[in-house]
Amino acid sequence: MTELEKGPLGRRRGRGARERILGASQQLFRDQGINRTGMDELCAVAQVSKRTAYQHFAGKDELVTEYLRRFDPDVMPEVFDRADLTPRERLLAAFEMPASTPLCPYIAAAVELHDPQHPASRYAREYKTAIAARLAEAAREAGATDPEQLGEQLALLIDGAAARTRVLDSDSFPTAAAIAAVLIDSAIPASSSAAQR
Amino acid sequence: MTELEKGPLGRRRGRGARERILGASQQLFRDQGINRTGMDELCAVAQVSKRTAYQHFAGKDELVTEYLRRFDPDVMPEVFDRADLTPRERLLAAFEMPASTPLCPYIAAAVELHDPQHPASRYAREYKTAIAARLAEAAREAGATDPEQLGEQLALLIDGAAARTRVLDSDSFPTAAAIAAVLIDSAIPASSSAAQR
DNA sequence: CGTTATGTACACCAATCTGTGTATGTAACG
DNA sequence: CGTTACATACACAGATTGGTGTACATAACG
Repeated sequence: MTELEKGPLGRRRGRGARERILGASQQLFRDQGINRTGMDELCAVAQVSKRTAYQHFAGKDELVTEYLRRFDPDVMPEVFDRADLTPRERLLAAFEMPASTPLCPYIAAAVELHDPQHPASRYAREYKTAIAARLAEAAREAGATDPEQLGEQLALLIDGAAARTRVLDSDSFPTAAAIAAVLIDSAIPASSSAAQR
Repeated sequence: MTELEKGPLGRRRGRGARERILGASQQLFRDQGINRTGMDELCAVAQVSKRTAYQHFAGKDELVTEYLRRFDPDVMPEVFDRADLTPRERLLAAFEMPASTPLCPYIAAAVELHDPQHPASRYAREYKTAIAARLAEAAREAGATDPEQLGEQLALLIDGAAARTRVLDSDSFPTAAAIAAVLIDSAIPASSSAAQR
């Protein structure tokens, strides 16, 4: 027990099975859903024996949990780390989804797991909170009078667009972006929003 | 073949098995999800033999389809048929959900079925379109300059609140209502909105 | 080198799921 | 009454699922 049997294991041991399993999870859970993806199929795609998979993860639940935890570290960096944009533009950039995004994996997981007590659901809540916080942060930079509220509102718009896109099978993010523009303009005093003119 | 083996069958034949099956579907699909509800359990709750269930529905898919079709006829009548409210108040009333609403069944179904080609997904789209249309109608009565756009926007807010409520396990409809108020006020010329003062 | 962690191949189990076959009731209607 | 459509009880098929047991291979490290 050298206490390094898990975690990031910075290339020390192993031949990458764990990473391949998580990679296959991302692909299959996203494309087919969690419940419709069996461990057999997952192992085949990961090119890993089933026995190995169960040596890395105690069960499918734990794999799902780790799959969702992976999204945490980088909360939409492609949106928030763009220094070339004004805060206001950054807020709006969150609504320019590359259309490859099928549905926020946490919404899908919450529906499929159907258990608010599931550890994966905890990560989902944490992630949603993190998104709202980053939006609030940008809102503060943009000079919003109530950044927390604006952040929460924009986060709701993103989720709404994601859900609606999935159900209607057509992109709803432009609609969400239009709403966002209205919200942002009505939440930022005129003097601040003048910075981008 | 008297062509009345299906459909509403207005109390003519049968002893209500079909209705009990659909009733149990509503309860179980809502509480547990579609995939987590087996036909055995469903039949037990409906107090119907499994054989009977399969005489009324060719398969689970057809049952799911019919389950979703049932929501169509009355599109949120408790919101839109209230003559005591002004159009603007009616629009906002759509965001006062009784909290018992777990998640729009169509969002859940879209995630669980995971197949845009599924006939049930078609009903989902129709329902969403119907909701947006009714909101647009109320928006027109309220004097909005672009009722269709406002209807679509409000529909997106409802879906966002529903999805977010599910993931965060806490009511997001107040946030959505706040956004709706901003949108409505900015989409209706001042002269019209004065009607409610 | 040898040890140990890591991974493999493959059969297998128990549970569960959708769906059927068969033989038998029973309520409703003419 | 008798006919017929509706419904039942119950066993069972066939497939898939999550998960194990066992014996064996191999890469990494001291």
